[in-house]
Amino acid sequence: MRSPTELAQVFREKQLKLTPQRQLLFSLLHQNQSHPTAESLYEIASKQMPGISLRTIYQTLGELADMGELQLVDLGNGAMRFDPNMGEHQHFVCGSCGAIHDVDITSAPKLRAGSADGFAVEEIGVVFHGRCNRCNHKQQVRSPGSQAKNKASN
Amino acid sequence: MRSPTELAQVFREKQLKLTPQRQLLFSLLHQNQSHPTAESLYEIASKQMPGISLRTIYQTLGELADMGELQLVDLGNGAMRFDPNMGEHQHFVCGSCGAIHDVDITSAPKLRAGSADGFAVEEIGVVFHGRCNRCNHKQQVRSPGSQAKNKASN
DNA sequence: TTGTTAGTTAGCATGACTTGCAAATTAGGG
DNA sequence: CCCTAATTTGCAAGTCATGCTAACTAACAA
Repeated sequence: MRSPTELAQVFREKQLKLTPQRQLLFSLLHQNQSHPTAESLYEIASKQMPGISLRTIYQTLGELADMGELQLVDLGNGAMRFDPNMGEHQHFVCGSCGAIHDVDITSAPKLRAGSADGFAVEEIGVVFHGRCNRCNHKQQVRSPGSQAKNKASN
Repeated sequence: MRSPTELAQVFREKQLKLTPQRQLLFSLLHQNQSHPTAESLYEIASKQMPGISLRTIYQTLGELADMGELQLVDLGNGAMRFDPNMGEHQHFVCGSCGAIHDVDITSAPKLRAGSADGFAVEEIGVVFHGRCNRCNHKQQVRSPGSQAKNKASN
């Protein structure tokens, strides 16, 4: 995501207010490589701004994600992760300490081979997102953005 | 996962009881390609066995997963999916209808290229699981299987 | 500096998904 | 048919995230 200063500019242009809560989060997130959860950001933010609400953390993070300033990453560990790195990259999750590291996809072959970069890869999960055959051929009939969280029909 | 008959055998050997609930789930899961959620299995099972508990669905599914008879797949759609296909494969998620399809990893290049197989891939998520540099060099000090769901420390 | 007001925040309620627990049942061997 | 340990149930509780609204305030104008 962009720097706090640039974000401030963007927010002003969109007539969004530059509250201290937002500014704090901008700085906590900028170049943050730890893939924090909302909860962990809340703890850190609370030290600098006691009383800040967890609700505000979620709120602001959601806005930034909608604006394309950060990615929401669900690594299947319970809580959503927030990643200010918008470049194309993948993730490595340590099963021992839980740490998450960014991975340049071009280094995947090395990872798979053994433990280059110091990572010992045990499993690789790949999820493709897109449109299936049927939906692809169907005209857009319903209102756009409707479905997409259905249950498997079995 | 194995056939209901084979599973029955396995359960007997382990002195696990062959309850009607379990037998029903065995048959509902065997060769099931829909990647059902616990909830959707519950609905289907309820028709054939009114009164069956959702708790039992979770219970049994968890046991089968522990026994290596099926995979728990978290595709970041809220609920966990259960997949009896234990072969190495990946998943395609349709963003329109929510359908999930198995994908042979060897066909990935085709998917990426365009829409072979009828799938139009828009995004590919890759998650590597393993051990990071630090954890890899550390001796196993604590009791095994302790950590691994921590928060990013930031 | 003060007034105005639309955008924000804080808190609590609610919802989705899953697991813990204890009492009531039951499969399966004797 | 009896027994007992394994199971199933139903409900409470926990985690993560979002809805809702009253109170608050940044931003702008006078």
